[in-house]
Amino acid sequence: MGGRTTRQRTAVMRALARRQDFVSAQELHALLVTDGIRIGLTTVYRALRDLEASGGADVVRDEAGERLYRTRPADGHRHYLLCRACGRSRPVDSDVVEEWAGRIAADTGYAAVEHTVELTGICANCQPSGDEGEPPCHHWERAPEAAGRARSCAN
Amino acid sequence: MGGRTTRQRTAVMRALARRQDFVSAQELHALLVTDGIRIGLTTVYRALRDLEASGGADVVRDEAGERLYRTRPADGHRHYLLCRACGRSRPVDSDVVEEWAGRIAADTGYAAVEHTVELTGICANCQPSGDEGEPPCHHWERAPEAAGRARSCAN
DNA sequence: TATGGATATGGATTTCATTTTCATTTAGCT
DNA sequence: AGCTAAATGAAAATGAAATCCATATCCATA
Repeated sequence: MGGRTTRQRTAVMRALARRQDFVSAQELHALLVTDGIRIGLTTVYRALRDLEASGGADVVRDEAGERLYRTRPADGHRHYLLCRACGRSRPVDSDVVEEWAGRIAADTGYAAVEHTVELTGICANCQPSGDEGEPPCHHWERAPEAAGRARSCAN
Repeated sequence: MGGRTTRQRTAVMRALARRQDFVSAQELHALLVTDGIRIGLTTVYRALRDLEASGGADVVRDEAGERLYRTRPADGHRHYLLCRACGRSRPVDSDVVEEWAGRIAADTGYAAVEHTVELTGICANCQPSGDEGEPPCHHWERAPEAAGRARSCAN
């Protein structure tokens, strides 16, 4: 099932493993190229898609719908809390949701129920001191341009 | 907060309300045009985006990342179980998840935590009786490429 | 009922992530 | 070495969504 072991695929896997947070295909490609590795964007897309398909990586989508990849830890954590400002993630305990999803499946008669849970917020580092009152229910449109670009926290 | 009441926005809201399932902006636009309503695709996008922002509609994403909209019932349900075969949805009880998400927010120190929960499965109607074949029920053709299994949350 | 400024519309254009195409290269054999 | 299916990658295609901007429309006020 796993494809061939090529220079490029190895590079993608290594780069993804090295990084402990979610990355987009484009960012990963940029990283690789910056590191002097000759690889095409297409290949990065394909490698990540295949990694996802074979269970080697988790995927979430950011607010813009862009796919973000992360190597799946051996012990199978599955849900993450992403900071909308700096993009960093942390795994969260998700037993409750897993159970809930299982019960839904049983109750509804739906087969092959799958769930996707995406949590976002503003991490402690990125919280402004006290200038912007944030509405309680969803009202964040798309993050300011800075959030989309920089994947590293300024603080 | 709410925009003006225009012919087009009214049409979008009516069309969305009439339909009991999730629709994409493009499908909704096609529906409206077919119904003889003169409205631009841009306006449909905007109306739906604004509806979402004001809490008037729920949004999920299909496998392709496309946004699907549905009017939010008055009692504020937020989570749905979508059939991957026919695209029909049913709301599910989500108190457990809401609570869980709230606790995550408190525990992690993240501010403005938001959650997206997407459940998909094969509904009773679409379940093959004895063999593994293409599901029998197709109201509209969605997910032609959904054959690629292995989602982010394989359970 | 007019007026005017704020807001909405929509066709065209642009953006941009992702996919497809296809000629070329390469891994993994015998 | 030689073979071949698989992988590569540059360019082009795709398609959803955003943006532009000239025009149309709403609606409070006179």
